[in-house]
Amino acid sequence: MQKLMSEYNFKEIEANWQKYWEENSTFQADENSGKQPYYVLDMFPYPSGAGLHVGHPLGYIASDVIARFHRHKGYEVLHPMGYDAFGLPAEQYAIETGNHPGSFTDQNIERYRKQLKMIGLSYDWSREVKTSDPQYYKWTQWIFNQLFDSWYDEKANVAKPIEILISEFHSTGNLNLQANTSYSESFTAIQWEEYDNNTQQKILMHYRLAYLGVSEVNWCEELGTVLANEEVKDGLSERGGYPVIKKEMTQWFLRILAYADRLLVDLNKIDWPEATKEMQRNWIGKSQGAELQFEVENHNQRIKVFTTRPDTIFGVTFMVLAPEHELVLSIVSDSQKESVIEYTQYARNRSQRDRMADVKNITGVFTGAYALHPYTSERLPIWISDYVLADYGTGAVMAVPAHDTRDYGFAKQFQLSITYVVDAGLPLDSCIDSKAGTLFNSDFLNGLQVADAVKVAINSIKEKNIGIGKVNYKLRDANFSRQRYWGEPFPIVYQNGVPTLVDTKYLPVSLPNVDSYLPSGTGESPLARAESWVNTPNGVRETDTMPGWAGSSWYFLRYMDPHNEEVFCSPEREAYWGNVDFYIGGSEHATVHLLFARFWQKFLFDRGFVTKDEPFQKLINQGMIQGRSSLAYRINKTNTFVSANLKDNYETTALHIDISMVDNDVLHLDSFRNWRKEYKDSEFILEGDKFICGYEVEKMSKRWYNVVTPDEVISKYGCDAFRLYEMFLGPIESSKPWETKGIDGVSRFLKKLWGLIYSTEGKLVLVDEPEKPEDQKILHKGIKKLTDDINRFSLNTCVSNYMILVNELTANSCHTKSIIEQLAILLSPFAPHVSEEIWKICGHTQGLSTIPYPVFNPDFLIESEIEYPVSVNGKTRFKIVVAADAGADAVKQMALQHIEMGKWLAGKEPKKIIVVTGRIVNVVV
RNA sequence: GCCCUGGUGGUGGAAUCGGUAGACACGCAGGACUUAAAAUCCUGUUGCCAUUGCGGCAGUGCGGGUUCAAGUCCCGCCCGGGGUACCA
Repeated sequence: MQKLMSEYNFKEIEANWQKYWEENSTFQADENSGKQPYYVLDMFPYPSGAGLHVGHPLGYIASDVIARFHRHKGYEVLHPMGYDAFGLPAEQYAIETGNHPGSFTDQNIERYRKQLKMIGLSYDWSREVKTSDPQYYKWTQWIFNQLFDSWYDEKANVAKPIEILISEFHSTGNLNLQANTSYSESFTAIQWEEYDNNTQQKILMHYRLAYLGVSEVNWCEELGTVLANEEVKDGLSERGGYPVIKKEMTQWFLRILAYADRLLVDLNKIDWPEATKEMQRNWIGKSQGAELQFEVENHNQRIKVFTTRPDTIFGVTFMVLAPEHELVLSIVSDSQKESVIEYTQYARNRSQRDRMADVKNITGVFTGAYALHPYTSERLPIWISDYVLADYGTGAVMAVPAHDTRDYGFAKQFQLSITYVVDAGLPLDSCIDSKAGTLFNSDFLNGLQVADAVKVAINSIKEKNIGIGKVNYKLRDANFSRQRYWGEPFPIVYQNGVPTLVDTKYLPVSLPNVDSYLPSGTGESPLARAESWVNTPNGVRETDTMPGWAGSSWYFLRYMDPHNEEVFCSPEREAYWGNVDFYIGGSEHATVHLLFARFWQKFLFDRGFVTKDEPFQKLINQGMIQGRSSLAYRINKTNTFVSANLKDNYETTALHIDISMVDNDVLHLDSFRNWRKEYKDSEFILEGDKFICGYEVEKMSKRWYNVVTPDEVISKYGCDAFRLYEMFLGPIESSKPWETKGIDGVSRFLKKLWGLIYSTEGKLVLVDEPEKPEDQKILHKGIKKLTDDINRFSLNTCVSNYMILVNELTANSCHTKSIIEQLAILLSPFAPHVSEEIWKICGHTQGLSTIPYPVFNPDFLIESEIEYPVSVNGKTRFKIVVAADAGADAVKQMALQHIEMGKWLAGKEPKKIIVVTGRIVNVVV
């Protein structure tokens, strides 16, 4: 056996150890070990048909390093993997082929699992979850039930069971209530008792955290479905890039707005990248200001507006309503009616995309009506324009053209008057939106600074009873309905039109089989086709399904207790693991997934199901690894290709060619000729004797022939080399192109490492002898660096430091067993297979995955001499070598001698001598 | 536009608290071994000047500043990447 292993045979070593780990359940997490828990999580993948390319495992390897490191540090580590299995690609596949999306998904999962196992990741595979598994989505539905049966008490700032609300209604109505609700009317206990069941249910719906609401939604005709704001990019669907328009539909919503403030404030207590936090802050979009009312002249109506600048109230010169605003038709004058209606139609028919592409084109129409200024009673013309959004604030604004750029543009376009009220020291001939300045022209606000004026204005507004201080959010309640097949069915049955929960004990509500996966086109889900499923003795089932992010908003909790049939996660298990200590994934999930997961966690926390109110304590966003495509330049209208640096002499077209035919940008001509028929007789214009290809960095995709799979890299170099190289490439957070050629470096490193154990002749050179002090010094210098590197998550420098360590030990001809043993433990998080093998060669029969990590001992580093650089006038001139215990004065003396010899002093006294704790001497002459 | 990031050799990158800039690796050049190639090993590799010898000067996107000392801190710009967008 050992003779066979005398050569570094990674194929055998890696296969053996992967088998060993599997057979011994090495990485199964154990809640009863008595150790400190540590939870390391990857964002679970959506298993696409294309499988993994070399970019995907970057984060998985990094988290595996962290997981393995913590096992060595004595933690009980939970490191699971699973699949986000519901999703649009599988649905599209089902529509196109008629096959069930589930079996397609399972095939893909099979492939993913195989590829992941090849990388030697230390997952606890016994905890694998799949969101499309009925035993999993049973609990997704259960959480929906809890949301449906909860309301948000804003007084206590906590979600509570709906029964508490109902008993509140029975005792005092909604008069004393401070709840997050869309219900604006008040009722007493007596009135509540008098309402019939239907009415009561309708009112309750306005309080539930999962509620049915009518709303304008993003409707995508091509996909036949509604999309969340998060799924729309620039007016096009994120998937597919189809146009999206506004459409009114009854939909399920989650009342995430109730949590807006906590989601914002609690960002301060988690260790996330600043960029990600900032994205969430912007997404939540809190703004503080005031809501105030303007009377409409000759109408018994008031227009409510929201403003963040109540201080500029005396600068208001007109009003603008959104075209969809409810008052538009009731206040419009007869003469303006026609053009107003025309404009509303125009605004309605414009897709979001048109509207955005057209920001500079200012449009709007006068309604013929006037509002009255609450302080001066001045007449303010009321306009409508689509720059005012119906669903933000109140859908109406008080226009202050002097101090708001959009109002200014509008005023200029339609020649409305402009009144300046803030003096920021700038000429009064353009828009001044600075929030620093002194108020003038503003009655009781005159002379105040903006910040103070805001407060005084709000107080005055309150006193006059025309408004209140108010906070607004950009965040909207989350649309939770999709008209798709491949998602979680709602646990909802409509009894006489009243939505009712399917009792928890009847969950899961499983997906039925259907004859076609196509949406009906009228907005009804494909589930409506399963008539026998839809119609139950208790009523009619909801046919929408939940969105893709439902299952991924809580999967990290299921890993703690994945096989529990009684509860989504037992309280004991949850209490043990707490929340995720270390979470790694792509930044594309900064808003949708991470925000909704935080929301669900907080909700479950409020209701006492979990003990932490944030799901992910530390977050790292790994960068993307892009492809590096190769290009060949063909001279137009010929079959002749020209080498990259000569291409400017010709008119050429760049063609993507398969990167497997290119080595170091040099094209292998025969492979290219054999690649495709049409290139069989191609001619080449060479540079010297080579044909050089151009390149482009872009997404890895079959389309560009630039995909590199882990499979091919691992079979050629081994997975330890692959893992080391992925970590070596650069900081985890940054994106960079994949270049296979660089992997030779880590491959050589592993061979050198092997050379510490076996000579080139295959002889075991390990010796069991006392450690030499020089080797101890090298080792402990390494331990210090490596531990620091992992602790600050600088995995690329960590790999570099392994290389230095092994280089130094090799140069020192160190073959001491105890040193090599410690080296194996140090390396084990990065290159676990070869480390295990070395550990075994050192005579251990048990694996090393939980062997304590070596501890740095500074005693080994004491040096007898220290080299100091010495600067004169800030320039390093020379180095002096002194005894380690020489002291600062001796260093100074010696430095001065050298300076004298070098004539830098020229007989003068030095002006200043700086000795920094035995490090550097700088002498100013 | 606004917010967040980043800018260091031919390339990926290192420099952790303001203290020898370019660690480590790729690539390249030269050499050794070889009939030859591959593999391996050795040497050199920021630029310019000097290389018989020490070396010298410049240098971290640009322009200023603070400091004995700046890639790192401060002020003003330029450029790239990501997010967001009529949010009142």
